[in-house]
Amino acid sequence: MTANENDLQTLFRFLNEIGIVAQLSANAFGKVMPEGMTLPQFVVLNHLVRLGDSRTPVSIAQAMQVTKGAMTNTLGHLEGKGFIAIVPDAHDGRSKRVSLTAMGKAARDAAIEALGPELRGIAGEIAMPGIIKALPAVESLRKVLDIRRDPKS
Amino acid sequence: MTANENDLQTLFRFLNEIGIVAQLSANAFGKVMPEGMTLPQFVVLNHLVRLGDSRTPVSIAQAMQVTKGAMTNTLGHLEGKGFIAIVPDAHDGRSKRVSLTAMGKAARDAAIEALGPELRGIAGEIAMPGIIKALPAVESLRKVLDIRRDPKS
DNA sequence: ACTATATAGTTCTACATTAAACCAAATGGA
DNA sequence: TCCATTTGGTTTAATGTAGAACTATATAGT
Repeated sequence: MTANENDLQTLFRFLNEIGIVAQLSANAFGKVMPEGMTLPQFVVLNHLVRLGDSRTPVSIAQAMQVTKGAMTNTLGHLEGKGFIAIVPDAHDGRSKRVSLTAMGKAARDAAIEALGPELRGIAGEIAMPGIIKALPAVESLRKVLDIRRDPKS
Repeated sequence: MTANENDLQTLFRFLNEIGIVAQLSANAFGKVMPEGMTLPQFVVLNHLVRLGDSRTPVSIAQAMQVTKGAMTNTLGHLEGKGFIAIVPDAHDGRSKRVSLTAMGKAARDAAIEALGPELRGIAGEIAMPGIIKALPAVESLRKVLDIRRDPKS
């Protein structure tokens, strides 16, 4: 599977477009989010809802591909608002456990609610079958980049 | 074309994946770039090569979807390194014109060169036909988000 | 047991970005 | 012509992130 010049051009454009879409969608998210809820905060809350409580900060950082330092920052904000509880891990003195509070769950639900109209608007203006078909390609690209970044992940 | 609940889920996941891919690829770019060349700087240089010289700062900012302030910053760096020349627009006292210098062109070519192996590596580890088929979906998503952000664009 | 190494988390510095306020020049309508 | 509005660009403050240095605890090999 040797890559030809055309493939490289396409891949380059693909990553370029993805960068811009990411920037545009982050902005759009920010505009509809309830006051004070930032995208990284929301993503963490959503992660906890989907994958369950009692995650460690590092595992969350890896899942969303940010540094530990960035996660310390985000978790600090969420804890300050009472959206999560952070407790020491009983079995590992180095580690901590992050869990959602009722307020955090409510805040996440409110954010999802606020996101609805925007998502519906986008979905209504785009050819969704194409998006559905494209999703696996983006996912596999994510996996490849992930592994290249840290081969032992 | 009413969006059902499944479409919203898919769109949400799609944007999520795109955000992470953007972050991963920005990091990967940063690692292979020649010393001092940042991703935004490279994107601007590349934009000038592809779309031609004599662009205005605002048009570049719009093309890559960053604020005018961010562009002022990036262009300042590029000018400081001698990669671009910025001159007042003769026909519009408010405006400026940005053009590549020989050094800027060389720096862009060197960056492209440095990017090659990384792109080749990725292209070799991924199913490129899927990427090629997915590109139009990402592009149309970009257009939709673009228009929703500023309907008169 | 001991030592080297790996891992969890925090802190600090540097930097790119947004949003908003601001200035200057152009545009369009009364 | 004059005034209101728009547009190009800069600047400032606030924020999120990466990267590196650091502490503390766990793990593995000898």
